Amino acid sequence: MLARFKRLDGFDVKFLTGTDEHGQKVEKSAQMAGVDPQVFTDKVSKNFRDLATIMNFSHDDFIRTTEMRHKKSVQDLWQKLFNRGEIYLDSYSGWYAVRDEAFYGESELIDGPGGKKVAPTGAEVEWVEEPSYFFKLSEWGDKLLKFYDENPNFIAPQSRRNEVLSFVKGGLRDLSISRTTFNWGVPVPDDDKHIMYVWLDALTNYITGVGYPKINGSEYATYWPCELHMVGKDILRFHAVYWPAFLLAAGLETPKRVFAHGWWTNEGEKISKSLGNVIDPVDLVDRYGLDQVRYFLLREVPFGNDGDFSHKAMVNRMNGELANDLGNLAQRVLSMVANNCGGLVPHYGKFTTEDIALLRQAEEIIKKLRYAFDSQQFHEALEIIWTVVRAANSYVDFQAPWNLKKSDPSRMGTVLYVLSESIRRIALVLQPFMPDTMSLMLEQLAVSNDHRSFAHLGKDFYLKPGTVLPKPKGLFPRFIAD
RNA sequence: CGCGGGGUGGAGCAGUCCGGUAGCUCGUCAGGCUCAUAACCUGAAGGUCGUAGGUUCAAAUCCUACCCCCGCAACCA
Repeated sequence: MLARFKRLDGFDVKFLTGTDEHGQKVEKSAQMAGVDPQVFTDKVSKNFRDLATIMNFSHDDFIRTTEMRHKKSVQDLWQKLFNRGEIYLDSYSGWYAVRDEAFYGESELIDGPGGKKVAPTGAEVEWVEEPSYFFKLSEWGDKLLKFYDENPNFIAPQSRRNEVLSFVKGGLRDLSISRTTFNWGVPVPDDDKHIMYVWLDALTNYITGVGYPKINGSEYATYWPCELHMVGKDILRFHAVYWPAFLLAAGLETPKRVFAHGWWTNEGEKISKSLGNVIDPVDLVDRYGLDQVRYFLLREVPFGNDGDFSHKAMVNRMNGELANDLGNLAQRVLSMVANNCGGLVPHYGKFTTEDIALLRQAEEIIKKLRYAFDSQQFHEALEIIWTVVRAANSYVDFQAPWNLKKSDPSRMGTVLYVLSESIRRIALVLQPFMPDTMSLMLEQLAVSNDHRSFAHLGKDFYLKPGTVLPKPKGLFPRFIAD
């Protein structure tokens, strides 16, 4: 959606998404499913690719961390870090609970039966040691703090930034970045007993996606450093701490910004497999419609916060805002045009103050929208657009074109022109959110495909009176309870 | 005393930095309109802004204490 907005606004955009497929968890899951990890991840990854298609994402590339291009990229990065002395071999030790397959810190352990230390889960722990390569993260704490200070917008939202800062200020230890206990991962160069820690592997995808290790003459030169990483709040630390540290250590540029988005609950409850309340986006789309779902997800919640999905909230948005406010606005205006203006874009006379006010409002929102998008305030962007939708509805009633039909037909034409043109502008800026439906809306205004960027908001591209319009159809049906 | 965010009409939020008539959406109620998807428009009711103190001519906004909710808390990704 953001990628679409930027493209429409004239930017050269590369939108990369993909699947992180290595790690012990994946190996285990594959084992449990009784299949080879590659077969397993092929399937999982395909689900995500299908989902991206179903949700109508506009990604330019989909990367899988099991691809050869990525393996080469990660190994190159490793080598670079190694050559620069950022990686050393030591041994990793800690309290390991076999039952939980997890390490615990000394402070996490609790007193078990007989005064024995056990894991918080109650599992027995044992002290284990294995060889491991380490990344000298401890040396990057101050440099990271300086980096955050010099790049105050690097982490968003603010509250997340505070969390990260306090985490880094608490001091960083060297990071274990290889494992020998399983082998589903990228082998460490020149030491294939080790595979790389998943996160070093996974994070590198961003530069693999732009052609790394080829730096000159590849997309890397064009698209790196990237403008934005959009990640879940649960993985912010990896993106805001480890990743810039790796990059700085390798002498590469860091991304410009990392935004951590929130999570959804379902009807007020945390979503989990054990509760069995996982929402399948495909079901949502089937039930409510694709653009309706896309709209809801970005409208319901201040972007970045956690949000609650509920059937009631979904239907309220869909009926109240899409069907009643926007859909009905287009429908009432376009049917009046169809019925009273011979199905042509109406001719207009002199504009009144009210006409100019509405037109100007519909044109000037683009400035506010740019700001909202650049700061990832997508809900705010929709709010801004809806103020125009509401103003347009209010204008319809105030102008009462159905009365003008008899009293002043030429004035009616002007009013309907002002409305049609306003709708055109609304539809243009809504394209990123609801590409399919807005395409239909623009078709109804006979706006051709190559006249739909934000450059076409300007006066050279206003609707031309006399243009033949297709017969209007409702675009946002109300959701009727079943 | 670990760090941080938050508690505003029935619901969800804005306003708090830079004190000065408490705003928006939904819901409720009343009226209007009849072009339109029983949609739209206008207006009204409804809040002692978590609690208790303090500063000030004036506090949702500043200060102090307390209560409650949530996130983070080092290698688990």
